[in-house]
Amino acid sequence: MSNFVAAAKEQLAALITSAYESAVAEGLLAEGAKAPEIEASRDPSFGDWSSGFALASAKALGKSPRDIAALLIDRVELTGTFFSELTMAGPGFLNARLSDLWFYELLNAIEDEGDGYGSVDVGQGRSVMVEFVSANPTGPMTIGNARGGVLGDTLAEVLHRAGYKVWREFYCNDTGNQVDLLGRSLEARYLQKCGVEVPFPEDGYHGDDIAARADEFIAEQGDALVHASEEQRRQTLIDFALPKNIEKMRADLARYRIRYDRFFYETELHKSGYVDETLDKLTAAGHTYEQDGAVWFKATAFGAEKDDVLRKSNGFLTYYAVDIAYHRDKFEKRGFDMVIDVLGADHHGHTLRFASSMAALGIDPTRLRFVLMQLVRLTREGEVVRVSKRTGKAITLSDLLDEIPVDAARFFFNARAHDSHLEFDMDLAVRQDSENPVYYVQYAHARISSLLNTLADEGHAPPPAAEIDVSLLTDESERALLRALAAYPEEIRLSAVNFDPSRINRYCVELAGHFHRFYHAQRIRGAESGVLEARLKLALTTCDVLKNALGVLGIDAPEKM
RNA sequence: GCGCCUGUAGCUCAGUCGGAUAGAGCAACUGCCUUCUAAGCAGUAGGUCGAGCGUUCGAGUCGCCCCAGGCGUGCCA
Repeated sequence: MSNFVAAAKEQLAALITSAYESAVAEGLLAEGAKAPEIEASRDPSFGDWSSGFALASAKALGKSPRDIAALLIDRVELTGTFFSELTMAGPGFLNARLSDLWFYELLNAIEDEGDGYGSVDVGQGRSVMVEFVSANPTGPMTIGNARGGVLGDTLAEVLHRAGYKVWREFYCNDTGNQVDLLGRSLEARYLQKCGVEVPFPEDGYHGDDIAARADEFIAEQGDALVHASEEQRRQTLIDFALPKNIEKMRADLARYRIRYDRFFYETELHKSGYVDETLDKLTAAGHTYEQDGAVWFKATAFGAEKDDVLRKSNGFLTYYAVDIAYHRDKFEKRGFDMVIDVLGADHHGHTLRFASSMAALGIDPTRLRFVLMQLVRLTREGEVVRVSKRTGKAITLSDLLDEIPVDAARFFFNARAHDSHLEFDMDLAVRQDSENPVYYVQYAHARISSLLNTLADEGHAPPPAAEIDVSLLTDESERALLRALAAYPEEIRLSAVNFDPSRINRYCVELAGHFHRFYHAQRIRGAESGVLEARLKLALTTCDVLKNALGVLGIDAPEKM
């Protein structure tokens, strides 16, 4: 588990610190400087890594930044380190250039770690549940679910690579208000199709899928339900449609390469009595009260703006009450160290109240984390398309996957950080040309694969890293590619700690770009002995890391295009 | 009204902890395949980082205040 970016940073910081301490011991600088900060150089002509240490500490040390930098450079010994050069530039920046030793050890480490390259250990084996999509089984999934699906799935994968034990869960609301509404909508369509004139529920689901389910039922079981009791009719229709809807969701998600460790059904919580038990616990702890015939949770006692209803005056539980029990189950029963809920931004009002309810149950609310996903704006022919599940005008995940390849869809929906709005241009997505950057990345992989095959046919196999002379890889395109390869573990780490797997998309594009530039700048085939092997190894290593990173995204790495 | 998110090139978006000349893709324009895949590469052009004030050696980044857009603010989920 190596992180050469971090290793280089730490070493450079240590070199500067020790030079600073020498200067202090010699009485040339005052004490009290802050630890040096190291960052990647913006421009390769400055070197690979730089530090603004001299600028940041100039005030405390009472000397000019350039004087400080000069003193430090005099006291740094670079022999045997990851750096070949340390210079001063501009107002007093310290610029360091990476040495062949660093590049050599990097290639060896990537080879040694194989598929495990990129893994880091921020999770330290702690368990985390990622709950995502959790769409209501009242109809097909939408474009919004398409984004949430990829976000949750790739976030889970990133956390896995970052050293967490990961569990993917889908919470299925298979009972309650929405299901009741589904029953009334189905009933109305059913009766209408059987020739009974009834009004459609005003707030019902207008989608074609409802009518289709009614048709299916009639085809299988006829119109006998017309004469059944209202309650029996609705329940029969729900029992008919709900499993089909759930199975459809599961199949669509699988087609989208998303598989869950568990579908958790809301009814399980009710059957086991866990919801009632949880409410009793809250009440026993004095966190509830009754008013207007309803039972309320004192969320304001935990910093919320207002209290929330747990049990409505009609006796039914709110979704909130059930969700509290569900989250208690995640922590208390199943013992997850951390739980991440991937939610649409339209649910952001819930975050505080969930945190307060966990606190009320004696569960550390910081163990519950939310990833709020800004909504998808769908455009078609330059116009914003309004989508609504209720009115049935949504474009479904199923429709989407009929039109565009899974690889492109997964890349597209993971292209933006979760807190950015994502614009989804239907006309663009349908086009399968190079405008989608996923092809740029896949092309790099295919190109390398082809190259390796061609050279293998000519008897050139990439040698072990230990035999490579990295001092032959001197071109800027080669150095840049090596640095990009080294950046991978740090990208995984940052994606994990920021809950932002879209970084990996951008990393893939960047790595592919570095390869394409190297490919044009340097020829492998026909290069002299030593150089050929070094470049071939560089190509193979790039191929492996690209495949690795695409694997995080759940995207294929094709050998031919 | 209050809360959360967003505002950077014609379009879609990056920009790490405040750092050097603000980047990428697409679109536009100009070049590059008798030689490892041209779904590629090189180059040109394109910017009041929404506006203003402040903090400091230094602000796209931090603070305040406006403006604009999205979402929320249910005994719906």
